Amino acid sequence: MELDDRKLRILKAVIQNYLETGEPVGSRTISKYTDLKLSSATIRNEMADLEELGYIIQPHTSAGRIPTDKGYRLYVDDMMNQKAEELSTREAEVADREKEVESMKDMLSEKVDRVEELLQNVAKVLAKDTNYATMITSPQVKGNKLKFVQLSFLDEDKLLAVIVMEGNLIRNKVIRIQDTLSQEDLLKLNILLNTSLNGLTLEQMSIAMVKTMENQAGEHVGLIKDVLEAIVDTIRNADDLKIYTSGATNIFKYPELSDSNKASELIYTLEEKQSLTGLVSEESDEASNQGIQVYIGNETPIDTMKDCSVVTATYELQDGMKGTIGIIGPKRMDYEKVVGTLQTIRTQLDGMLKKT
Amino acid sequence: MELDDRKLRILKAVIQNYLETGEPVGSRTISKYTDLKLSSATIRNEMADLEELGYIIQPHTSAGRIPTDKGYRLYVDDMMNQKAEELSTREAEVADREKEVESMKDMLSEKVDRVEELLQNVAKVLAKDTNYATMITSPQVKGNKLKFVQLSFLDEDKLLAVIVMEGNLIRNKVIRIQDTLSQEDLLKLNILLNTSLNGLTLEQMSIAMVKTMENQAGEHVGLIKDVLEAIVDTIRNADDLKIYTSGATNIFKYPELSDSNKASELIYTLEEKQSLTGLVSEESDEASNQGIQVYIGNETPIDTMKDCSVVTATYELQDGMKGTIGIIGPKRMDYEKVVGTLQTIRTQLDGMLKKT
DNA sequence: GTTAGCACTCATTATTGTGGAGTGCTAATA
DNA sequence: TATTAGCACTCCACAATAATGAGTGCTAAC
Repeated sequence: MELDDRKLRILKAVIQNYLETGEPVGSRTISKYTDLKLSSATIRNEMADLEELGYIIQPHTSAGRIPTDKGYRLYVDDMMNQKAEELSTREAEVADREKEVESMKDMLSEKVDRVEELLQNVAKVLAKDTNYATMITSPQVKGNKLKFVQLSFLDEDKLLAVIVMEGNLIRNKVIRIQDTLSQEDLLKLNILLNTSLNGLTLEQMSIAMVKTMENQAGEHVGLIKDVLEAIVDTIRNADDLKIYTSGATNIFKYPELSDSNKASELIYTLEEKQSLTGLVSEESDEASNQGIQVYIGNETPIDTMKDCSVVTATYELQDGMKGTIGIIGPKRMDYEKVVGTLQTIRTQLDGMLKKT
Repeated sequence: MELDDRKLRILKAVIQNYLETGEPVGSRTISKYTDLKLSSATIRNEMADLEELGYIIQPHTSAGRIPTDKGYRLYVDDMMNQKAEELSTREAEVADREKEVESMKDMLSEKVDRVEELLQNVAKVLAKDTNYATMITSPQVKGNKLKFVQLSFLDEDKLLAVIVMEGNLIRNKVIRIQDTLSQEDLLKLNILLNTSLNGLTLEQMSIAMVKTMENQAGEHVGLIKDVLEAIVDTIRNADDLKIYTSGATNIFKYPELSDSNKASELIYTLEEKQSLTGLVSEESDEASNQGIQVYIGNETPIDTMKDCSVVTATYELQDGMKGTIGIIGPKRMDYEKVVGTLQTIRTQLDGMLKKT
């Protein structure tokens, strides 16, 4: 059996209706809903075929049909193709998007000193806008290069190391010391560190570290070792993935997700964040879908989200750092809106971050 | 009518039983549960009295009794008094606590570089340990005094200001500049800032700021203004309250809280965090209850927690910074355990933070 | 003052019944 | 041959009803 054009139209109608209502949709509804003038009986026949083909299913004998994962997949793929063709040329929608982003910027510009807050806010705004749960990761770099280090006295027994990496990633680290150190010693140490370490990646540093220590042996060897260790440690942790989530409670808006067990599991994964790393897409098939991935039901990499759909987007900043935005909702989520929103956000984010 | 000793014992028995089971408790249960040898009929009479006195209530005519807020209050107050007397002298319990804290330290020592992570972890461990939702605030200072400022070049058009306050609170701020600045200029600026600002609170600073600017007028006035503004701004934000929560999904373990609406509201407040500021206790009645507050039902300052009980503890670090830990659970929470745990945590926290 | 006994109440659970939405099938129609 | 009208059938959802049982209040006896 073939999936001819009429079947496709009926299938889309079923899915669209189900996205709106969340209720199984019957033949009579379709017969009136669509512009193809067909009686409910005909629709019924077609729907029986669609069921045989695996696109829809009926939850029980005398109910309407709901889409299967396969059905959603077809629908989403089709939509993504259209999106690609259109390239958002439809005026009304573009205007809408613009406005949306504008209002988003307004909300974001409130008080965003730190990247952290901005990302948290993006998650929040996105959640409010879409009525789904959202997540966003901090931008990641590949090889963190050291730009400079700055040591200063904090107390008699403590040093403050300010570590700046390429891309102006800044970290502070308090180092406890035993040796008493003069102001001059500190100055020397600063110079030594910066001349020998700047521009190095973490890997190169471990090697450079040993050499430096050999050359400089004698005074304050223990101290230097401590300081180097602290720096290396800090850099290693600097690019650890931070994940921000928001709108977890939005899932209660969808009855199919809000029974106690499912909700609890879902919210737990969102709160715990750990397993969300599974969503950061390794390779983004940039070409076909502009860094946007749609996972439907079982396709998602996270077990607790088998009853959800997840849409992720990869954003990329001008300096090459990449991050992931994710939207988690019911399988009957408004894919069109979500994909559209993510498309614009992912391109706007760079500008937002630059502005801070 | 009086609340004689027998009534009190029965009341306690009712509450204890209800804490365990969460079910209304009947006269027969009490008759067997307690060591006072009384028939169910007698208990019934007493319970009728207790109801009249407002300590217990029956959800419907032929059900057992459950404690009212007033009942809980009596129970908790009584317990707190006992605690105060005992001063945790019971060996078994103390040993338990020790072990608990020990295992907590183990979990915490894993990888805690930053205070932020430590606090987040405390919340997490506490939630896991108690099976309730938890929150913890960052330690707060009253008047933030500046220790020193350190400016360095980040890019041609950006300065990095490292701002260190008393108590070694460290903040970074990137400042965008228009003027081109020589290395010497920067050095001068650093000296100027540190000689005129060190040891000042935020309030004093605004005044000092103006004077400094007047004295130094001429070169780079705009720049100085920008830098000062950035510093003031940073300090102002430095002591903004950060709140960490964990274990929100624990509430699903208690049927009386896990219906969709209540759960959603509760988790939302925990996720949003904003309104949790209502829990940071202004004045802690240190004397009577060692900085521990118990809010039962309507007593809690937060609307969405009317069906919960909240126990808060104030912790204080050696350098005088204070913070709040809170535990949010059902009204039938295990007050004894919670209070005990908080008592030990709040004293241990200082040590944990020092260790980092 | 305490207790045994009994009638009564009312939430909970199971049982049954009914209405309606929606289907599949068949026969008639274009 | 494709479409449609008609009808019997299925099964969920919901309401009404009945059965169960835990627990009470009250009274009378101890």
